[in-house]
Amino acid sequence: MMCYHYTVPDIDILRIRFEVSISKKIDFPRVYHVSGFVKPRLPVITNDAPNSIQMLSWGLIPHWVKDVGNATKFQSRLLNARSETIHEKPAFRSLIKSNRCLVLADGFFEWRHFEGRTYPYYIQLSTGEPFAFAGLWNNWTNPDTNEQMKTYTIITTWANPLLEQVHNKRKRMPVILHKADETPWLTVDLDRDAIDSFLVPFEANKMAAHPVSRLITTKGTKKNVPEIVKPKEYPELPAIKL
DNA sequence: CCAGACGTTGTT
DNA sequence: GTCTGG
DNA sequence: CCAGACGTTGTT
DNA sequence: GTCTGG
Repeated sequence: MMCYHYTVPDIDILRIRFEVSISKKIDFPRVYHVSGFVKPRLPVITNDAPNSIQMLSWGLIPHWVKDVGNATKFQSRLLNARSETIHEKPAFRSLIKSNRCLVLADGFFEWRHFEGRTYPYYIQLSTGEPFAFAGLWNNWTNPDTNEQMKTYTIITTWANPLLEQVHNKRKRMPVILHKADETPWLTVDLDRDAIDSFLVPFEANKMAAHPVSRLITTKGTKKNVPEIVKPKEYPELPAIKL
């Protein structure tokens, strides 16, 4: 896949892990689940302000979008950007050179399809540590109000052997950066090959995945609750083997 | 030249 | 089958 | 992505 | 803004 649903640590854990300052105006508790389709504002570190965390709206709006109606359409369609075509697509090719960012998280959700049913999984690093997805950001000006709106998208790549089995329909996964690559990713003057070297699947043996309940796709329930990431046994579901 | 798309999924 | 809402 | 809806009429 | 299709 892709990545349309993820989790975010609380502000104190982010401050320590990413060694950044955070505006006093920004404060939020842990996010146990957020869906990109509601255009949430979430913590991101951009290359033009690498020492601070900002709240950006998930779903990229290219600078040439002319009105709010189209901006909304683009947002829900540009939650992800394919790494394989990111240097060519009009929406991304200029941003990949100059507007890279870290999207702060500590887990994400994907769906496994098995015998006609859908099983949600929660995926983390084996250590449970926070990490950053590789992302692109953009500053869009609403022509009607002149208001600025910063938005971002998460870059995807082909699935590693773990995600091939979990996200078995699409076999894609979000790009997770190694900790040592986070600062280099935000360096402005990277050439194309250097950029591409980051856009690869994270090692499967450093990740863990477990099935969770269908709370995540149940209408009318609160989803930002600890139970949503709790492991759930499905007896009919074969184990994943690496 | 103008008009329209600009994306990821999944599905075929 | 296809669209909308989350 | 998944889940759930998928319509017209008339009336307010 | 920039590219593609007509």
